[in-house]
Amino acid sequence: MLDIKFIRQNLDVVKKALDDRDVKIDLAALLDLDDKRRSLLIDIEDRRAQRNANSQEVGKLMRTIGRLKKEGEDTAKITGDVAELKRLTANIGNEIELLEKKLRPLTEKIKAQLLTIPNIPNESVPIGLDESFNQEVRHWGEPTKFDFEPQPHWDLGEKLKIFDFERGAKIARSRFTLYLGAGARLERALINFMLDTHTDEHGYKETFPPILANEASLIGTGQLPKMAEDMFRCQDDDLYLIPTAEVSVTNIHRDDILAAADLPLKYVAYTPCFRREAGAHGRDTRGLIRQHQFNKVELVKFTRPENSYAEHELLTRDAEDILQKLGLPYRVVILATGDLSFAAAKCYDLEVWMPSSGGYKEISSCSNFEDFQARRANIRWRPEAGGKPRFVHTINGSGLAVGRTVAAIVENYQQADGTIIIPEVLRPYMKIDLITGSDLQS
RNA sequence: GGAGAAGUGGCCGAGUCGGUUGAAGGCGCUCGCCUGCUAAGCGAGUAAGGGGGUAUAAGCCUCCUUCGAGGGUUCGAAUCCCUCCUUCUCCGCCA
Repeated sequence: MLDIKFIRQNLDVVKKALDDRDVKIDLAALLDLDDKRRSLLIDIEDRRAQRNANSQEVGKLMRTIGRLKKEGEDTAKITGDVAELKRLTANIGNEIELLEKKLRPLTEKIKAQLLTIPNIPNESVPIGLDESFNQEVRHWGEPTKFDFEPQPHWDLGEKLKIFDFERGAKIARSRFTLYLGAGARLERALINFMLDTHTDEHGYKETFPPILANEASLIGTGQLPKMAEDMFRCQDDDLYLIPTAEVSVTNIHRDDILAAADLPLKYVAYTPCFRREAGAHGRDTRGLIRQHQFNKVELVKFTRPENSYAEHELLTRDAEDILQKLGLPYRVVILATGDLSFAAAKCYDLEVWMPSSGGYKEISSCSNFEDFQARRANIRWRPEAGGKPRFVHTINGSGLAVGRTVAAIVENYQQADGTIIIPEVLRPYMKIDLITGSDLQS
């Protein structure tokens, strides 16, 4: 969420940001509402000040009456004054009530509009209205070469009986997959490998948060109100299945004031993630790429504003390290303004090489949200000097999406006979070094 | 699910026959003093959000709101009433 004061004072900056994102919002109307709200507020506050003063006066007079009675003096005159003052003040109260009735819808309307305004892209973000303006920043490794025709992971996996898409659909519906034998173990091995690496080598604190989240949490990270149709909702309980651990982990500190000495806070969480994929009909219909339920290991940082861009680079490197350790070729892409997600000010996508499509596929998205989420979720920190609390900056990224990593390993490590070599770093977790289709009761 | 208790500032914790209580006290923190260093001690300061004025780097003045959330009673509510949420204890149920 942007600060209404910031919008008022930096209208050109906000306008340009919306243009660069190709988002249309009537800022003039919003500021007009804000003007109306503030002038109404002045009216109300003046009256409230008057009412408070009168009430204090009543209090004083009441005490005087008490004293006079004790002394046996006459209180008729002063009692009359009190009654008159009460009548006057009750009238002011009625006026306040009327004005407040006007104020409430204004305030709600402004808040609702503010919640739909996306973040302002950082100046280092390339300007362009769609993904064709994204730019490769760097790449690691080269596309895997085969001396045979490589197969897509869904064919390999079904032959090896490590993925069963039909039974996944039978149990739930399409875009759900049943993992079996070495496939299930590969998923689990990757989760453990990623968590171990991020905790032991990169210094993140491991968490395992709730996978259902309430409305306030989803507003905090920016999924609500705009992306409601992309989430699974438990209607009876007013809870949502999280689309990413970012929601749960960022909200750990909703309404907190963090100590300066504790920053940056670094968390890693493994969670299942759930997405309805509304509007994605026909895209990535085969295989593990686009599922309603998938596992992800997520990195989240809370930082001081002045460090957030450096920390964003480091977090991206932490995610890349997983791909490098797994020996998977990838590239890093900076998203253009038009492709940037709602809450992000800057985002790098990590894209892994997928032989089946002969291209790179997104496997991680590392974003700096600056204070956009912190303002929504009210996450602040107090500088050492003991000054006013300020909003933190939040950063997060996948480290990595597990299902897509499984797909990438199966495709990049396949052999001509359809077996899959297990990357070196996963062997301690897998306890085998080759998936043959007959291992692990598969 | 049933019965009971409780929710106050960064933290702990006072505060009901409603009226200078935005809130005693303590801890923590900041600044200063003291001491060879540290510790202890002494003094002062220290909630957040918002509006207006002035200055515009900070700042200063003033008003409003906020004692779990929302509503009600009242001239006036942390304090009384209602609803909800959360936590704790006991019972039931359960992995």
